[in-house]
Amino acid sequence: MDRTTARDQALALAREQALDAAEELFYGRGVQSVGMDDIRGASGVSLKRLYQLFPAKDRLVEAYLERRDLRWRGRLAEHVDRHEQPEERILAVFEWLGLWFAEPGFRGCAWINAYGELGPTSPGVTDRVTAHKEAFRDYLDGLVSDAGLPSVLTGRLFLLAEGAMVTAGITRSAEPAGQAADAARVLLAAGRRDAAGGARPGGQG
Amino acid sequence: MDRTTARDQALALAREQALDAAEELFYGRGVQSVGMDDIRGASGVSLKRLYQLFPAKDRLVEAYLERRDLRWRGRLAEHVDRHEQPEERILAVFEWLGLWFAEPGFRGCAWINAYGELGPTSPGVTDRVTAHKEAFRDYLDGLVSDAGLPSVLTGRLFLLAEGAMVTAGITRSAEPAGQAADAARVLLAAGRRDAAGGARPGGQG
DNA sequence: TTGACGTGAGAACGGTCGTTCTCTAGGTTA
DNA sequence: TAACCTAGAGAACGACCGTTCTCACGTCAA
Repeated sequence: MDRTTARDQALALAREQALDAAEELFYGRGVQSVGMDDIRGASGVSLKRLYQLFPAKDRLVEAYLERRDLRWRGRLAEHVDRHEQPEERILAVFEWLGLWFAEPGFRGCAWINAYGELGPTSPGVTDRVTAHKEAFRDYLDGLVSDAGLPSVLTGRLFLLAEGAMVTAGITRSAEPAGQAADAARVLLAAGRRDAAGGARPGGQG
Repeated sequence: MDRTTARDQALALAREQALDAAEELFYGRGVQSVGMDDIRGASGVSLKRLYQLFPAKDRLVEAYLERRDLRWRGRLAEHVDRHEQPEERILAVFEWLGLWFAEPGFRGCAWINAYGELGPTSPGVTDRVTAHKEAFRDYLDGLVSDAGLPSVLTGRLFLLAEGAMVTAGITRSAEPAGQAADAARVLLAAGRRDAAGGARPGGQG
């Protein structure tokens, strides 16, 4: 049991190293322009082990998207959780987008990029992209309903966030986050008025 | 002169046929998964002529993006021009997005997809993408300023439109256009209040 | 010590694809 | 009719890359 545990740990370590390299290379240069040999060179994990861990490149790509999804949403939630006021928590999403956009090496949304690159040919990738976007939208929806705001706001805020990600990626600028935050404030104010004025919050969006 | 004209016309026709095939295939299946031989098969233009018209695949891709840009913006402007009221013209943009999203074969924004697929490796593609997005934003900006609204609205509406395109592409649904239109109405109303309340329209955004 | 096993380095294989080349046919002019 | 230009069909070339195979080495059990 002790021995197999050591071996398992070695495999788990190699897996993390492979995914670290995959994330950096796939995100930075696109999936198709990165070869398995590049992954090997960057990770130090031999080709043999690589194929032992991920039977084909597709699997590595999917694992990359899945691990990044967990990390991305974790970092977002961590930032949002620094705020207590429900509406501030919504705005914190856009604040965090701004921080993310300003990071060195930012190249847009990994899932939007992956969808553009592989969507037409890879159902596995498409599934991960839709799952990620759905999870992000659900998270936003929770923030909106926690704030007692009408859930019709969720879709609007989601579009602002998506637009900001795309635009920040293409223009290599963090500015869209601020514009989206401004727009979000306006939409929140209007939603607040609606909620007070008659429509019941939490209704169908 | 008569003979060279006939030849030129044949070349121009082949060029259009090649671009027709390229547009359908590149947009529908992505650029990298479409070979030059696929273009030949779909267009009926021989490989020899193809390379005579476009010295490399890159050039064909760039020409595809350029021609599509002209057509896309032309169709948008055509729809907007059916409206006279300045604010209706702005909303007509989102209305048209909804029509576009609902077209059979819609697969999202060709430029966002191309950026995701080729952005990291092809400066030529990146240039066309940024040029297209800039042109679209400029067009929106003109509509906003024609309506006497503060130009800070342009960026916000632009983000809504981009978010709608991405989301419609990924979810294969036209719904985001309606959500974006709703949000745009709220933002327009707020902008109108700002313009009336003190801020000078056409100011820096 | 020995033998089976797992591993890493890297060669090798097979398929794809961008690009060029060959070969043949047709059409035009002297 | 002969020379010449052009074009099309498709073979061929060369590079790339995902995947597998070879081979030599080190490790561990008996």
